[in-house]
Amino acid sequence: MTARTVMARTVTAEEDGRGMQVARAQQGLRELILAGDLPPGKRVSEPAMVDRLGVSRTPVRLALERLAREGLVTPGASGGFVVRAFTAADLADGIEVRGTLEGLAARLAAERRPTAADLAPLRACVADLDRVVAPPTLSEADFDAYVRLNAFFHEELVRLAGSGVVARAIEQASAQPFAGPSAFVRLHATEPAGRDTLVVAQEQHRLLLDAITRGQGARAEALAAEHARVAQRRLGAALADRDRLDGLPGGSLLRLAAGKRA
Amino acid sequence: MTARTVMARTVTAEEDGRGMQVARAQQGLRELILAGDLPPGKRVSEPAMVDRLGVSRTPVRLALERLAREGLVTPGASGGFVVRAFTAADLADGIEVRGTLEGLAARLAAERRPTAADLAPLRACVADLDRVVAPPTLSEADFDAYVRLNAFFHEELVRLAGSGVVARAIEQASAQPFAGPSAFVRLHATEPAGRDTLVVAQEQHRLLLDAITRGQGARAEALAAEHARVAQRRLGAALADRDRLDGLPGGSLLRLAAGKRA
DNA sequence: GTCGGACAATATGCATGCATAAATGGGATA
DNA sequence: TATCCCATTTATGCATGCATATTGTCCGAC
Repeated sequence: MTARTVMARTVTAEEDGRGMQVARAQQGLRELILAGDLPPGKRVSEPAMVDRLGVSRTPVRLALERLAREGLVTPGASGGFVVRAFTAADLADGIEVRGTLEGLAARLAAERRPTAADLAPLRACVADLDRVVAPPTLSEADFDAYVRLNAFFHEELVRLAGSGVVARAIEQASAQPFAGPSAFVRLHATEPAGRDTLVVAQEQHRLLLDAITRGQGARAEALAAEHARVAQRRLGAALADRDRLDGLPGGSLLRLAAGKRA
Repeated sequence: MTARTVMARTVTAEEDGRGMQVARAQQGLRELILAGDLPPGKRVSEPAMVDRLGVSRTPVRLALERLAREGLVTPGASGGFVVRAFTAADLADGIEVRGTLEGLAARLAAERRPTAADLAPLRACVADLDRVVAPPTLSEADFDAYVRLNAFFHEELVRLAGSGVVARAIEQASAQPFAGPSAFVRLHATEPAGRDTLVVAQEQHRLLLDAITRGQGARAEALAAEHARVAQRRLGAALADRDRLDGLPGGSLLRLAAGKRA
């Protein structure tokens, strides 16, 4: 344990903070789980994590509690936590939940009748996205740029809704594995039709901005919900060939036995 | 601390379980906060809670983490947790989020085309509710029965959606203070027009069941969302006279400064 | 009288000890 | 060889010690 302590102290010395050990444990556990190092269904042994992560059991416990909130682990029947397995339906539902809540956010944003100044960042973001998807073929860097701008678009959408409560709910929903706005996007970077998916999604961004600008709440809501369903399509495509999915972090968490809903 | 230990041991002897101390701390903290004993904005001192609740700091810490997920407390800027204050807009948004997600659940339930057997519990629940609201005047016991059946209705709705992910999301949303399906119902027990509110809500239950039975997804979704807005109306009425609200558990958490949205 | 600073008291985050419960493995028996 | 039971090992949940950060307070100076 001296070694552990020394290691912890070393890292702490590099960058100490108030909740640093918990953050380290949380991030480390996340990586271990998504990398498939801890297979789904397996109990997460705290002492083992202490050895692996170099932090004591207390932060490990807290991190597990937070990962349970994220959905990566669930409380085991007889104490402790087990790595959660996801069915295709779970993933689809997670996306649907996010889409539904983003629809709410879009409606609220439209109903608030934001000013031009309020909309400026979103407008700029859409313009940037237009430029990114414009070229006939896209590079890896272009996909990275898209992911970044796409994330910003969704953050702005939430901000325009002007509700901390809604923001929290969407944050929760997006934290679910594979439910985030940019999940699976990278998967199509190498695909020939990958660009088309982005073009369609970007058109939806444009329409969504238009609806919010005009105060069309119902239209904005429907557009946002439908926009999330491009992720549904990406999910379906990803499930079509398991090989590619396995390469993705977290791919091993999938249990494909159960049928998919959408 | 001997006294504390003895107390804890005593209670543990009464009913020991795996996470008993955490549950006790969580429940105790919830009560203290909702009773206004810990005013909003105040840091929740762990040692003080140790003395009050008779459990050590570890379960208190865990309970605070879970209450943070529930939204009753938020992480403080410099460690620890502070009791959260709610604006009227926060409450309205919480209800709207729940209504939106219940709309999703209702749509999924309708789209699954449940069998008559699947719908039997919900049908029976609606019939029971019909009987409860039938009398021209309602007693306290009638309101209690309504609350119980209403909770069951919403549970059944979630069950019929057939999605654990959606169920989790709705559970989260309903756990937000005052956002649950039965929030504010009791407040109107003494009001002359209290029964009418229940009659309207029950009519919505009936229509919702009808829509799900017929597989009308969009109608079910709209009805569920609108159904949650009766809670919005109750909230508005409750805010109208602060006096009654203060008597309610959690009333002291309200900060009425900010304007309400809906 | 008010502002500032230092000191004291207190809280937090992390690590760890300890008792009990659960899991694992081995051995014996059918 | 398969199965069941028991012992050992391990993990969990709770309590508590400790170092550091933070807060509150009191006193002095301006």
